[in-house]
Amino acid sequence: MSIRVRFAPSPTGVLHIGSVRTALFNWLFARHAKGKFLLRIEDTDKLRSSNENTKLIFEILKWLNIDWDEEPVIQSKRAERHVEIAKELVNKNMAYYCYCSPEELALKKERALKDGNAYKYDGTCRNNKIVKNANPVIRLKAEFGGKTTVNDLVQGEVTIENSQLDDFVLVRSDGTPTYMLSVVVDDHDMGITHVVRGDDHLTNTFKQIQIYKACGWDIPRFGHIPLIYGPDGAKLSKRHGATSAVEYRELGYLPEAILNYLLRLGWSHGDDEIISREQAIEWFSFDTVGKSPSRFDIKKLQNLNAHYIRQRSNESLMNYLTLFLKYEINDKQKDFILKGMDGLKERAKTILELAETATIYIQSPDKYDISCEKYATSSHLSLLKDVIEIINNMEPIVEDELCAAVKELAVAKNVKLIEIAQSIRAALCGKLVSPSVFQIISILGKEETTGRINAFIKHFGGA
RNA sequence: GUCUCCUUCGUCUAGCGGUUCAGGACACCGCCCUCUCACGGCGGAAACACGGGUUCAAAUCCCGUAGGAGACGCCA
Repeated sequence: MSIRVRFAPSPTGVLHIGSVRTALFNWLFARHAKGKFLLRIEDTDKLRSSNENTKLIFEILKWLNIDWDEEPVIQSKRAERHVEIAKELVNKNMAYYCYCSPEELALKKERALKDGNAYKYDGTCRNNKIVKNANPVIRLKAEFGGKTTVNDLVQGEVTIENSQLDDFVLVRSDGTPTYMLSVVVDDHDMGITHVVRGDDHLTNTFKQIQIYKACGWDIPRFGHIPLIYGPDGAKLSKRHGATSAVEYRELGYLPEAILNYLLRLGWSHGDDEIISREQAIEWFSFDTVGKSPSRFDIKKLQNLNAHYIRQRSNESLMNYLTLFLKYEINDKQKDFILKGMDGLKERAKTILELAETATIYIQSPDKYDISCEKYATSSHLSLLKDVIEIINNMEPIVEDELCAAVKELAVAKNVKLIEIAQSIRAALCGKLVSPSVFQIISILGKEETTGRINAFIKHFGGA
């Protein structure tokens, strides 16, 4: 039988980076096994779910190049079916109506907590046939004897005593199905063979198995992957910085870098670090997924991102970075950036950074960093005039020749090359960090270069 | 509190009883390259949570202890 897995996010927030990893593992597992990867939107919490979030989930998955098979299942549309199953269970005496009020239960829960016990529903209505007027919930008649063992793809064999379970709710008093019910019915109806999800669901699994048993359905295999934590070891959340895939996209992280990073978080293939899509599909297996939680390390993501930026073609980066510019650029500016891309891309950790540094080819500096003043002394300005001289006498400007000529100037004036180079850099870029100044000059051309240098001389010479 | 899971350098991890005084990657430090910053190259510091077993031999198996995480909802 062919493998069928699913990714089932709830559209209650923007897609969490940990969810993306769950999606990735499911997807890799399916593609490796040549099975199906399905999507299900768990939007039963109508208050917190939104269509915008649902759309964003699809959009991000597409952006990451995680493709899915078949039409996504929208869970909220299947509520009737879920309730129907619960009613069948009532008819089969596997479930029952419970009339306990939330207030009564809250009281019992409080008491249990005070005594230091885990709260479990006490089964008041289990054998009570008294039908009250209040809107009842439907509870599953849980099995209390014996144990249940799950042979988890990641966690191995996990066993709990069934006495730990209670008669949990399948259908709420307002007639809507609970998550526990919906998941099981949908997974069954979708023909899911392997349920792969975050390990925060591990204990839910035992409840869900009871539903499967009550319905007489085949139980799928389960795989619970550890969650991602922040640098301090607590669950990754807002206070750690960006948590959603959307944010990482906006910060200028490449999909291939995010995927590679997420893949290596909790999974490994020997000493391999840089892993392509194809290799990932070929190598992926749950055998090498670790059980211990891992911490999110932005520095490593950045390193990977920088690597994949260098891997990308200049044209592809060009198109990408225009999305990050706040204004339109003309063909000449595009041409400049493209020519300078080799120098730009090995300095950028994100596309956002790339776009920022690329502005040196778009506009002259609107201000000079305070650090530039060091290279704007009268002797520096005098040297810059000599540089203008050199540039004006060179036709056309060739990077190497220009470099050689400026080096000669340095020797002739008995100054270090760095004094001249940094001075030029300050004049051209307004800061002391940039690609090679000789490359920048050869790209900007005579007019733009001398214009910027003259502006610099004027700015500091007048003072 | 109860149940379940986890524990190798700061971080991600390799290791699945001997070939490892523990390997790689990121980060960090130093050197080289060098017009700055990067890139690249070379080198360095840095870990088997603790305590008992089992065994000729344990990071690797077993049992405790400590620490951490998750679950215990008419949320998903």
